[in-house]
Amino acid sequence: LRVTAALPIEVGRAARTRNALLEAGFELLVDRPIDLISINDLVAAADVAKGSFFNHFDSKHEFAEIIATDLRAAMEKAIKHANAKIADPVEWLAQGIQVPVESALSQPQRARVMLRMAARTTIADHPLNRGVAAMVKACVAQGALRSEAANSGMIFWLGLCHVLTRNVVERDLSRAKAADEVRNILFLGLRGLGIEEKRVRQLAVEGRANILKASFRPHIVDGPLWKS
Amino acid sequence: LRVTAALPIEVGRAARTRNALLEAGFELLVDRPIDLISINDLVAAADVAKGSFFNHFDSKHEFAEIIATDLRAAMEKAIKHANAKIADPVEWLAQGIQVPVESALSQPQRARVMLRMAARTTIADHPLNRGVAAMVKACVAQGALRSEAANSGMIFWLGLCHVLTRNVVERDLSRAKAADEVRNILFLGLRGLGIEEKRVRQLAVEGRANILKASFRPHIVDGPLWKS
DNA sequence: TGTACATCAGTGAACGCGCGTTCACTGATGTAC
DNA sequence: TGTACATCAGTGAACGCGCGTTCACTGATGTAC
Repeated sequence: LRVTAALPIEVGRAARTRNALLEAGFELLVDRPIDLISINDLVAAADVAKGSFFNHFDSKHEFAEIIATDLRAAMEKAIKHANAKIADPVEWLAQGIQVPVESALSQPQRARVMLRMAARTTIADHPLNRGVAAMVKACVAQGALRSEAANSGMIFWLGLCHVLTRNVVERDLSRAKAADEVRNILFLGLRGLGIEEKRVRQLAVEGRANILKASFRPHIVDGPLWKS
Repeated sequence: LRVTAALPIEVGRAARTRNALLEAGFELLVDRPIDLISINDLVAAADVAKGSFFNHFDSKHEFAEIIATDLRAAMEKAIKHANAKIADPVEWLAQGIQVPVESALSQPQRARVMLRMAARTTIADHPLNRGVAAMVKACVAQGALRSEAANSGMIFWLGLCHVLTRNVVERDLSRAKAADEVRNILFLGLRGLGIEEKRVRQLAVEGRANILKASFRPHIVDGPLWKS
């Protein structure tokens, strides 16, 4: 009986080792920063030989960057997936807050690692931020927002997404409390952007209801977490 | 000629060594995280013997925590100082955004280190956050804000302060661009909180003008950076 | 103020440990025919 | 499909370096009288 027989045939030995290292790295990053994780720790957690690490990665920081990039890509994919069914760009903004919050509630480890890795988060051409910028631009294009949002709407919304997700993760909020926060922040944020009161109330209440629903899982998207 | 003669007599030998280490630590933290700074690096930068570090600090992380705490205390003092002259709590909120932005413009090193150390930033009883909570509470008490702000106004405003300061530091914004961002974020944020349009316009324009003014230095508060 | 002594704090050599990195070897996987 | 061979990737011992920490010694500072 070979150990490898238990795993899908199409995943080769090299990919299995690589994935084991990335998964181990991810799990260790939940609790401490990459600089406090040694390669000894990594290979022990992945149950591979020390030398194998250097067969796959040039350095520990390149390794951590791959984990961060893959997690961000998964989040980006989830937001795109959620927004694909929606026509109104203002609703995209509301989803853009709900998806990471839902992810923080049901995949708290991923959220923890992402927040730990969230360096240089206000740069416009960061992939996740580009998504927010596109949402805001679409809203501006259809005249839904007040003029100040054209220039600063992206960092405004980004700041709100970020602080809300952080709040859920760091204070370990219950689903009910997180849902209330989503409603409030959607209300304050969308009103700030200049959306009319009635529409804002509707979106805020919907947002709260979504987070409360156990069936709301926009962040679950098929495919492996670790890309080749 | 003794080296010590060049320094104020009232600062003893022990305090001088301690301050040199803290100052060196601060300067190294501008460029990299504490885990990538060795005690060899610290004592070399401070120009003291290796053993001296352990005469003053139990560990590197206690040392870094002292630096972070002292920087936060200086920022807190600056905000309190700026708000002492102001009666209207809504203006406190506006100042609460302007002080860190002005600090980021004229003391970018401090801002960099503070952002690097900004762990667990949404916890309510973190000293700086308590200040924001108090400002929001005062606004709510006088009925200036919409109801959603009573529960979530603190993290809403905190998120905006944080993202704006981060934006200025990471993108190295010019004073003019930073002033525009302050105006826009004040506008979007205060409107979101429910302040009436006319008042918001006034505060946003004032905020921009303050940042543009070279004489606006609310963050400069007397006293040594490193407490005993 | 001056002297004698105690305590405090600076010094840098020495220590052993854990780190990242290398590499010769081995067995698994892929390829040619 | 089976065989022979080449290449790929896993292994873990070995390496030397830099790290945090200790400590005996020294000189500065503080205290008593």
